This record gives sequence, structure tokens and C-alpha cells, in this order.
Amino acid sequence: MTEPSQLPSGGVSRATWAVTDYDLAKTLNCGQAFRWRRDERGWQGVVAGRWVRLSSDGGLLRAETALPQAAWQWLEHYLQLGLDWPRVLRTFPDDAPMRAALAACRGLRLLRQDPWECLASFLLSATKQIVQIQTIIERLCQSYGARLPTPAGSVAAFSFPTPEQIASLCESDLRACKMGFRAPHLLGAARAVAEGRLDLEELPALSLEEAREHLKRLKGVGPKIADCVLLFGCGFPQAFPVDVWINRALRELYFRNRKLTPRQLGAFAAEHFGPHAGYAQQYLFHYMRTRGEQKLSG
DNA sequence: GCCCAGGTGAAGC
DNA sequence: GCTTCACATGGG
Repeated sequence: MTEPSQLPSGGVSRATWAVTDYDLAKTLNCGQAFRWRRDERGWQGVVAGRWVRLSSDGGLLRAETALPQAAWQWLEHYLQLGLDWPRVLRTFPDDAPMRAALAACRGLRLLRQDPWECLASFLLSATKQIVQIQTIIERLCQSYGARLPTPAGSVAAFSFPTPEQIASLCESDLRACKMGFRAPHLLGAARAVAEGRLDLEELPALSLEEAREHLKRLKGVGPKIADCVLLFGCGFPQAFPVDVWINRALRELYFRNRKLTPRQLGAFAAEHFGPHAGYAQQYLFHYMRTRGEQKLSG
């Protein structure tokens, strides 16, 4: 990572970073985050309560905000620009499935998302397709988030509703966003966080097992959603969410289609994929989902 | 209509 | 322990 160069113009602020092995399109569109939208100039999203447009240009990553920025740590942290990627790569097992996934998903990175948005989003993900999760979250933000400043001519943008904002609603308010049986789960999680019964900021200081148990106290949070929050929002690189795709991937690629329980798969993953198993998981997930598709440019 | 989707919890063996 | 099923909603 290099220091960003900054060129203010009007209310807008811009920055540029030199990156290697960083595929913005794959990273923003691989199913770890749900709020990024492609437009003619890049990707629009909301990070740390700010509207931002990201784009890539060869080895350069560009960012544009609606308001002046005194500093960019909030975005560098989200994009994990300080990560020593070659060091992560060296921890992966050298086997045929992993080599294929790495070749197919070159440049895919993990983001460091806000833990609350991550928890709420994955609570809404249960037995939903990614496009439908995106739609539900968009309705939630438009209905109950706060309007954010955007550049002239851009479509409206909204913050992700805080735990307090959601805690003040009732179940039918949430069901109006078409989240179905997930509504009481989201409401319960929002109230637990708003009332201080769950401290998301404390989780990174705990062991993986302790943090997982804290999250699983919430109704609607099992091992899969807990590990998504720990991997994408709390900085546990060894967390390994096992969903239908990973289940399929592991069985097909490592177990010749033998049937295994999620518990057995989790144990295998922890042993086989090493200290950054979660990164390996995201490569296998994206590899399985895009296998057979024509390569998209981004 | 039927089946599936980045699951979970309750109830049945 | 493991298996089965309901739970909302939308798309193929």
C-alpha cells in the first residue's frame, strides 16, 4: 500500500492507492457485502456512514466521496489495504482444488465490515439468494436508515440503520421490508445490542470459540451466521462459515461426494486450511458459484 | 405447482 | 448424536 494522493474538488474528495492482486469487482460482488452497486464509473456504496464510489484502473484503486475527507483510514481499514497478501497466500494448502480456486478468483480479498451491519445482513441471508438479500437490505436502509449526502446527480444513498433505530421498531415494520420469518431475529439482535446485552466491539478480543458462543445466544444465529460475522466483521481469519455452497465444494472437491455433517466439515476445514481458513473459504465459495460462467470484466 | 436459496431451532428418533 | 420439518418470499 502507498500513501493516498488527494485532490479535493468542490465538496467532493478523491484518493488513489497503488494495489497488487486486488480485484475490486470480485471483492465487492462476491457475496460478503450486499450494498455495492455497479454504475458507469465504478461501484457505489456506503462505508462508515459515508457515500463512496470506488473504481479500479490497472494497479490503481480510486475512491471518491461526496464530502471532504481529512483522512482515509476508515476506507483503508474497510478494504484491508494494509494486508500482507503474499503472507496469507503462503498459508493455504497446496492441493488441486485450492489451486483451481486461487486461479479462478485471483484478486479476491476479504473486507473488514461494520460488525452490526454484518450481523444484521447475515441474519437476513438465511435461505435467500444473494440478489434477494440485497433487495431486502436496500428496502431496510431506505425505510429506516438516514439519508446521506451524495454528489449532485447521484441516486439517493442511506446509512445502514443502527441497532437503536431498529430496536425502536416493531416486527410488522420489519416484515414490511419482506424479510419474512427473519424479522423477529433482526429485532431481537438489534435490542440485544442496543440494550448492551451483546457487545460487538468486545468480540475481537475474545477467542474464536468464545466470540462464536456470544453470537449464538441470539435467536436466528447458528454456526454459519456467527462465523460470517466473525470473519467479515470481527477480524477472525480462521472463522469458516459452512453454507450450502461450501458444503457442496468440500464434499465434491475433497470427499468424493461422501455425506458429512457440518460439524465434521468444520473440523476438517480448521485442520486443513490453516490460520486463514476463512480466506480459503471465500475463494472456494466464489469459485463454486462462478464455475462455468464467462469471465466478467470489472 | 414444485424446488431452491450464503440457516436455524424444535421435535422426532 | 443425527434427520426432518416449518419458517416467508421470490425466481426459475
